[in-house]
Amino acid sequence: MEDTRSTNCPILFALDIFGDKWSLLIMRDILIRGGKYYKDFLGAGEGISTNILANRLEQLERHGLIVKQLDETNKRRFVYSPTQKGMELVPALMEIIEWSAKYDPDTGTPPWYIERLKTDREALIQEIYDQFQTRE
Amino acid sequence: MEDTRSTNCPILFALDIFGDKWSLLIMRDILIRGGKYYKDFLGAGEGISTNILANRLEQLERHGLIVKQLDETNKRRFVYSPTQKGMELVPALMEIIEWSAKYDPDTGTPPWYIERLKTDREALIQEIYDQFQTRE
DNA sequence: AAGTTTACTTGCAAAATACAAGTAAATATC
DNA sequence: GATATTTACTTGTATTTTGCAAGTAAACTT
Repeated sequence: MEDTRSTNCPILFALDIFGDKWSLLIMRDILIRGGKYYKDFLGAGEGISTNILANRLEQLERHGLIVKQLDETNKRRFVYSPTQKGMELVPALMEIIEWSAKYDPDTGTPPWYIERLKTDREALIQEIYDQFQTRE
Repeated sequence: MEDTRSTNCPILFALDIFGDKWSLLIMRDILIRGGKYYKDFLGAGEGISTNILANRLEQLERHGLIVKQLDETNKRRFVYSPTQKGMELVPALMEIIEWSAKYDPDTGTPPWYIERLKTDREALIQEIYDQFQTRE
């Protein structure tokens, strides 16, 4: 085995930020499904616990992947949106989607989406970026 | 938020297979560092516990990402190698590496590697594939 | 003014992980 | 040929993380 140092390994760096069962699902909710509010994430389907959700949102914000702002149109809630750093996870998400669509016999991803991933990926990713205005 | 069904979500499918702290690090050891044996993974640097490692190798094999074969040159050990399904995680790993190299101020990834990722990705990935002979 | 929505927090049980020690077969060494 | 070492684990227990249920507080609706 090669004599690679494990400190500063980029895979480890990433996993320390979103390498758990829930963080990447929350990023999926925000980036791909357009989720904005706490209840969106709670109701996303996988059944995350409310305490875990609160903890993960805090971590994601602390790591600069998302920002939390008071919703001025309804001050009971906050709007969660991705930062540039968060948005740039989309290409990785796309690779994961392509892999899963290939190997999940019950995949819900439609063929036209996979086709676009293969032939028109840049535009697809750009369309997702365009939905958000970048914030620090 | 869009009315997407969470069943059959490709991100969830993937996370159910390698969405924990260790599985993707093991795949990194195999795919990128050329690790083959139990002790390679134990000594990879992050300090995985031996019981957890045994459990994850079993899961990865059960999900068809790796195969385990007796090493005929030294029958005390087994050779772990990636399947086609496992190898095809490389593109996702590359996206994660690119993301981490950009956002980790202490990244250990050399600039020439990032440059190659951007300008010559296909060949880089192919070189990794070529190191393994495909097995079911 | 009372009820509802929204985003959490808190307490406790259950599950997963980490740590330390032990086992067994194959190989190397004396 | 006996003894030590390597290799890949298993087992037991403490610690940490997660899951579940209930509760809180501020903003908004009725």
